[in-house]
Amino acid sequence: MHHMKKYFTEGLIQFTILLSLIGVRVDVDTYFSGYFSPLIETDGGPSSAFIQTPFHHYRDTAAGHQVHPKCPELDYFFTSRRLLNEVRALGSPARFPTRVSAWLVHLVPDDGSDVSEPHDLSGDPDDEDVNTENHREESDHRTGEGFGRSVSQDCTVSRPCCAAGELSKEETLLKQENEEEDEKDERGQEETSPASLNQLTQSSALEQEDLLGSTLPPPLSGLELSPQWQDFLSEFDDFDSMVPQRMSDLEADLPNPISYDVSLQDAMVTRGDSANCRPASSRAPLFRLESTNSSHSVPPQTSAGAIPSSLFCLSGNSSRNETSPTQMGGFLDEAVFEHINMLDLGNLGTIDPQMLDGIQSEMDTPWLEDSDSGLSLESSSRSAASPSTSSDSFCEDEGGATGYSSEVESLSSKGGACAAAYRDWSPVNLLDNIWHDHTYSAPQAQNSTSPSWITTIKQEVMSEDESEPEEISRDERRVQALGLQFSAFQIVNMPVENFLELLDRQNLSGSEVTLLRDVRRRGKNKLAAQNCRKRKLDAIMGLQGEVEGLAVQRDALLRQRAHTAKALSAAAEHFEALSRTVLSHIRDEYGHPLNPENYTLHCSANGRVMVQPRTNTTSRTMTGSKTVKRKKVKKP
DNA sequence: GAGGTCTGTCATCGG
DNA sequence: CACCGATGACAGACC
Repeated sequence: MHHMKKYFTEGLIQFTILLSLIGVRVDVDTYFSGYFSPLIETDGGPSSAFIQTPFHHYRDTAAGHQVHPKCPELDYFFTSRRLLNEVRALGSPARFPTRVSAWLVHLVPDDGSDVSEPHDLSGDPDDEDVNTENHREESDHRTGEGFGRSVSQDCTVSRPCCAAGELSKEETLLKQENEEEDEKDERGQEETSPASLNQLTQSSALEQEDLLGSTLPPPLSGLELSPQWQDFLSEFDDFDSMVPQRMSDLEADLPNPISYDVSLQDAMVTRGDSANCRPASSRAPLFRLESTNSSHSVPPQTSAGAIPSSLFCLSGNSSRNETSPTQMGGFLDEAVFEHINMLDLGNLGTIDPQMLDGIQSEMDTPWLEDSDSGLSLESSSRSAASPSTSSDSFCEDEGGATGYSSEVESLSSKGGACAAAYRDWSPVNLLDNIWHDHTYSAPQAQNSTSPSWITTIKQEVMSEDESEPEEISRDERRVQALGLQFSAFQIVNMPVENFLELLDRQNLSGSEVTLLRDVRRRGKNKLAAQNCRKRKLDAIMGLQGEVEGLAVQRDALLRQRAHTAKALSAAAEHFEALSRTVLSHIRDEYGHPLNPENYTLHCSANGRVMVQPRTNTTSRTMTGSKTVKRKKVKKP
């Protein structure tokens, strides 16, 4: 029996090996765990979602409990999850939708395997690391191509907020997790993608080859080709000089994409309007543009309020990363700037603080409510310890306040006259003056004779704040000492005509008049200071958004540049192939076929196609073909 | 106690 | 010229 068991086990092992050879994966652990069948289709490697995703864990979640391992919607399920993760990784929505031309998308070869993946077919184990690197890089390109295709569908796309160079570990893991699914999607989309340049050139090559093979006239003095062929060649006349440069730039720039730590959000002062700001944890990836070769390690979160010194110094980062300036110069070349100019960035400097102020004021009223009491609604914790509130003297701690002395205390009996003098002042006007400025706090209703609307305002503020009874500010105390009916808030917000009338009709001394003027001036200036600081914050937020948008656009431009370089490279190779095909049909004056290694085609400005001998340099890169001395070849 | 932050206040400028 | 808003600078309170 034991012998039979041994044979049975060995047979199972062999059977398992056979199954693995034909592409069926045997998951024994899963079988023992009893979740589902151990046989899983691998379909050419670890492309299955079962392998790449912790399905056992995910199945127990609320989102995955309905998914059966053999459910046909499983791919859709994991695709949805992948898309959800990508959307989450994007961060905040892009502020600047990038408009990309569809022709560029069509120009991008989808597979590019015939151009840049010869090493994949070599199977050289020494190149395994290189292949892995290239595979990841191409994976990124493909991701960008997928994005490009989505662009081609609607021409206007909100760029994802995955900033360039933020290929963080999370994103890398996510990409590795979904790499196979992306490739699967790529294959599916390639079938339905529009004709790429690759296909276009191939079809053109076949067409031209047939054309040349059948009706090519003898090139006696200058090769005469069909207009189509000449047009095609004229398109790639300068590719030979462009492609190596582009590719060299690409190779030099892409591995070190971004090295600038932009953390404007961290510069924001965390206060009442912090609700509008995203958490630092969520926004960190957007601005943590780390270079892969950067030795400068930045703490994950800088302290709030501390603007990094490198914030606006894009070119001043050389002390931290010496390669950065050149990289920036390489990235933001003229073409990039031209593209940026086309992307509606002209209004960067036209941020409307009033607009931001208006939008912001609807959401962040708390920061207005925690100001001083009376005029300023000062916070209770602060006011409790404030010396100004702990002292009864008006002269203490004046801090430069002018025109006030303690003698105003003796004038409190004049309040009745003041109130009588200002019965003609309509509270409606005061109400208008109050609510036109939403940044000012409600008054402290000092007098029992205050209008009911003032009490209502105070009660609203108190109910919203649920704060302790507010301390009276110094100016409020001074106004109370004068015995005026109106509070400091009213004095500050009343029209200037009424205020002047108040000063005139009262028998106030010079010091009292000065006091009231100072109270009014300080109150207004306090509001102005609050507005000013709020505008500063809004401006910083606006700049942060601009930086975010620029980072996103920069990422898009880099991707487009990479795609364009690949297209150029592919076109150059196709041009080379076509040239060889054409040259193979041409005979020299002795009737011998031309050696494609020694000759090349050159498209002149007048549309004529010339056969020129290659030089040593042009035999490989085709550069310098314009400088080659022309040699007319006669067809036999 | 030092440093950062917040807020009020003053001085100044321009509309 | 007075008034007012904006803003830099400073100081005090608070954490």
